[in-house]
Amino acid sequence: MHSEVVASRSADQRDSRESRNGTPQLDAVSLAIIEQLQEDGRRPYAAIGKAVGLSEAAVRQRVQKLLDQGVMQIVAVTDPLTVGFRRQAMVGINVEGDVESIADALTDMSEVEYVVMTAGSFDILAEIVCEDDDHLLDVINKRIRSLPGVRSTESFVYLKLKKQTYMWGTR
Amino acid sequence: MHSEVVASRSADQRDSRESRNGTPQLDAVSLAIIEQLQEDGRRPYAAIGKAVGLSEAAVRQRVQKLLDQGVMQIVAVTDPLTVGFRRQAMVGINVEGDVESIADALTDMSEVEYVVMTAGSFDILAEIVCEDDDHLLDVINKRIRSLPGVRSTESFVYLKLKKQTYMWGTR
DNA sequence: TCCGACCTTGCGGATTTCGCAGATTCGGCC
DNA sequence: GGCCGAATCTGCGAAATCCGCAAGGTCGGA
Repeated sequence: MHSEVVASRSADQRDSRESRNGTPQLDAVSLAIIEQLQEDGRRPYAAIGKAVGLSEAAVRQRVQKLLDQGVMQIVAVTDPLTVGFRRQAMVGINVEGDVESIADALTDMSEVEYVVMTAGSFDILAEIVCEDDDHLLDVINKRIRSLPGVRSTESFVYLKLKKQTYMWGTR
Repeated sequence: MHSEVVASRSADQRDSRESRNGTPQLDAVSLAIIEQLQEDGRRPYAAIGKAVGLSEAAVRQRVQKLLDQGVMQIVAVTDPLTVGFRRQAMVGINVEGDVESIADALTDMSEVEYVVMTAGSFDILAEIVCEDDDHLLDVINKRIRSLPGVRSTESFVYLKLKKQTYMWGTR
């Protein structure tokens, strides 16, 4: 799933420097391009180039590279509630044994929208998006708690989503 | 000539009406358009039209309306860690008194990326995005814990982001 | 000095976007 | 049923954008 970084990377690709975890290092210009696309994901390359001081072709290449590397993706985001998913919850999970393998198992579930390994009284936090209460109950009780290595879970059902931003760097 | 999947438009529901909470009601075609744009936010209108059985112009109008209504937004999303924000945390908060006013105060903080009111042992969950440990410590201890009405907080510092999807409806 | 990575400029052609006018459909109303 | 207004869809040019490609320039590292 994260293989795209190393995938078709024969000789033409050039990440000058990578930090040791494999994530490419971004310069100020790429940052500025990302900011432009965070404001409007369909903004034309020429307009972005004017804003960041690059030619249209250069912007096009950088955007393509950022997408190929998986640094960013350009997508439509919605409020799940308006699209018909009425129940959401954050689930805190405690694990005995290999945390990462549990996290991988959660990642494979389509109802799980967000998985992060944390320090603190939970090992993993996972966000779940479901259509109704039955569906949510099924995912938590049947699918998650039954994973071998899951010691305990605690659920926080969403009552109201107050804020949801995608504008890192724009501040 | 175009007898596609969405053929039978006779009893089709094209209501642009609103359900009682003010959020517009989406029909199957708009759903399909959103799904297309969740896969690729820059997909051309003609390609979307071919996929959902509409003309290019019709797709364009519907997309524009969805954007105007705020049902969806087309943006670039990134992994904050690769964009220079090295410290993230989820903070569970317990409140005495009015929960919503505390949630509003959190919403106004630029470092707070995500705010949701929940049922369970926390009243509010808030995701924080910071540049370093000092910044994170400052936000949690100085800014959040000092809000009048905040009874207690518990922090979960992110170690590794495993999954981040924006594909509701695509399954 | 050579080479690789990257940017720029320029160029056409294919594709896409955009605005608008004319159909078509829907829902309400008599 | 029949009529009307609003919303929606379609078709179609014109303008803008995308996309690949080539030649040349710059910079820094081996």
